[in-house]
Amino acid sequence: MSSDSQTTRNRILIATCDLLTAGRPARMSDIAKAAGVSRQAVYLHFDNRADLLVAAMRHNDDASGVEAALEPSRNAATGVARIDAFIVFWGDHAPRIHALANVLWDARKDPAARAAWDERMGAVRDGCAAAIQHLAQDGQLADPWDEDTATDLFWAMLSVRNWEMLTQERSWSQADYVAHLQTQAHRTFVAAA
Amino acid sequence: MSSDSQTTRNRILIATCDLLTAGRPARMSDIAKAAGVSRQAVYLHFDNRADLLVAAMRHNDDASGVEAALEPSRNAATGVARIDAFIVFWGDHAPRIHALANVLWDARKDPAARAAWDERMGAVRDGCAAAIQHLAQDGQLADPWDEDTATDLFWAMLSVRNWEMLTQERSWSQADYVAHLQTQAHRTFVAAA
DNA sequence: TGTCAACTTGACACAGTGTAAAGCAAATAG
DNA sequence: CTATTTGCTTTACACTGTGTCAAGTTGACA
Repeated sequence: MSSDSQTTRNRILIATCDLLTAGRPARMSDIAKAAGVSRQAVYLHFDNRADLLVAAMRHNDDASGVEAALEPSRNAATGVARIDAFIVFWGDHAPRIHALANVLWDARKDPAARAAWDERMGAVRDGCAAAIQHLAQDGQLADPWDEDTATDLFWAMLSVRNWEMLTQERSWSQADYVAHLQTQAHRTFVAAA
Repeated sequence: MSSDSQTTRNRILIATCDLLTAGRPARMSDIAKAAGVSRQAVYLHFDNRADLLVAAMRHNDDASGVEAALEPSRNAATGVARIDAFIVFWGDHAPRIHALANVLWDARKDPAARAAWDERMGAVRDGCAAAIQHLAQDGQLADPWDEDTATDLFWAMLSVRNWEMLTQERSWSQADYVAHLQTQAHRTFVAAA
């Protein structure tokens, strides 16, 4: 808890993020070595691998200033603007988290990892829900959607896997990803004027 | 090669599919037990776990008559009808393969498993491409899409993970999945009349 | 000087994959 | 009617990676 004890713990978290985002092997021993610490030291700070991955995910979020990055979406004047801003946010955020997210997903057999994943995805869905709700309040939510269904679909559009398929496997640029998903979201959800 | 040697091999493949679709543990020993065969016998027929999973995927496809199920899409008169039929096909096919697909995805570190995955997803993308191409030939592919980009996006909409999120995690019925994705595809890709 | 906390070291248990080798039983060939 | 081959079993073991345990070190602080 004290800020002193963070040094080693932080080094481990940073090493974990570094290895994963670099796509290098990240066994407990690799992480320990990268953090300049014994393998057992890792277990002094984290119960198990899943626990470490969850903590690394949070650390990564904190480090990349998610809350601040969400402001434009939260402050948007209209539902449409909010949807657009949320897609911009996601286009910027996804590349920062997808390596970590994949590993967390792979660890989903562990209940704690699964819970952390669900909580993360729940947070994304909340963002989607807020944007759709704003759109509905503007009276612009197109047929045949209700807020829940539209939220589900928007949330699925913004899945990590979806982002990966388009930007990693199909080589879409970030700008294309954002622009094209905005187009799709408009046509799908926004009632014609 | 001979049809006699298929009995044991087939029992192993069927046991693998059964365990995976039932969501039960499927270690090599579980599969062997379920097939009524020794663990080593599995290695006589398959080099390793990834090899077995790939074979199980093919076996499952063959057993569920993919080719026949694709006829309605292939024979569709218009691009729009072809898109609709392909989504119907996928809404029917995805539940049959998603358990197996997930396990194959989890085994993606193995190059053979990754190659099998890519080949599978490539086949889906070919189906998407054919539908989009038909739409373009009808002169109905909306701005701002070119055929490649629209194919990418359609393909991403029809990912296994997307299907899972909507039907498994958000409890959409198969009918809702099909209808809503058709709506989204129409609005996204089809030029207004 | 003593003790406490953080870390190291080395050993080990366990699961799961994959390999190796000897044996066995039924079908097939000479 | 033997001899061989084929398909499978049985037992044993090597290897990797996770997680545990216990004893030892080191530096800070009372």
